[in-house]
Amino acid sequence: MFILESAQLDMGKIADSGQIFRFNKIAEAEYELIASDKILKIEKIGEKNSGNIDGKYDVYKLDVSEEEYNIFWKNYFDMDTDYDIFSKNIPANDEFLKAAARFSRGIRILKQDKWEMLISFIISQRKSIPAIKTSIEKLSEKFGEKIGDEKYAFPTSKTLSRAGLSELGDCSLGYRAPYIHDAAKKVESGEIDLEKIDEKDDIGLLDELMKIKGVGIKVANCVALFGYHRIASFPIDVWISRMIDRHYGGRFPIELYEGYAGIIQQYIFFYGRETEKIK
DNA sequence: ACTCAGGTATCCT
DNA sequence: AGGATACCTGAG
Repeated sequence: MFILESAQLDMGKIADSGQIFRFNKIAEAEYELIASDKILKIEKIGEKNSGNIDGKYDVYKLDVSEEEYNIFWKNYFDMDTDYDIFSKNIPANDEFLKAAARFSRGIRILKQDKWEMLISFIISQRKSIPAIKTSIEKLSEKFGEKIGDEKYAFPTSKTLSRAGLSELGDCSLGYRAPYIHDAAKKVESGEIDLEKIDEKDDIGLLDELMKIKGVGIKVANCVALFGYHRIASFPIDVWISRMIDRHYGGRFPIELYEGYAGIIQQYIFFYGRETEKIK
């Protein structure tokens, strides 16, 4: 049992921010998150006033000990980083981005598992987020280790490398099944070492990731951002490109946010999608 | 029934 | 280099 609260932490927003696919609201004030082979239950147990115009923030109860929090989840949620500084370079006249950053306050870039990110974002291409989640759940149920009541870990590269294409086909992967197969074999054989390539710079890392079939520039950037915490990575998907067209005349001034453009990307993505939903 | 989805590989020019 | 096209299948 560990109590976690910060004006810069909003579990609901993180769950819907598109960076993670196994983080769901399961009841009114309850969330469940599966990361690799760990299950985390989160309950919102209260609210506090932040003392400024941003209003309230939530207080959460995590079903782990303080020790478990300190050795894993603290880093996972990137709790040692001050996220407010990322909004400081937004020009005063960029009303859109100011609104996006305000709206997105509480989102953090999670430090997720490299392998899980690789497979998840290969699956993500040309799929809606609900469809991505369905595929990942099927894949986990079929190939992942049972880690709780009806709960399954994300499958390991070893298990997936041994899975046949027809078995993979049961997971609604479509034409992505061979991609997953290829990725699993490359990782398991050591042809791609997901840890080793972390030594490379951002461009070098993208190059390595794109050696995997089904991994293009967008997926590679997502894996870099969410699996390697390369917060300078700026994945451009249909949403981002739509927002850039609409609000920046087709060119986003990424140079203003050197070193952390990925955080800004999250704000634009989340704000863009959430406001579009309301329409 | 029908369109579209957090793209990528492949085949052109 | 840059543009056009096919691609599995679920969700709305």
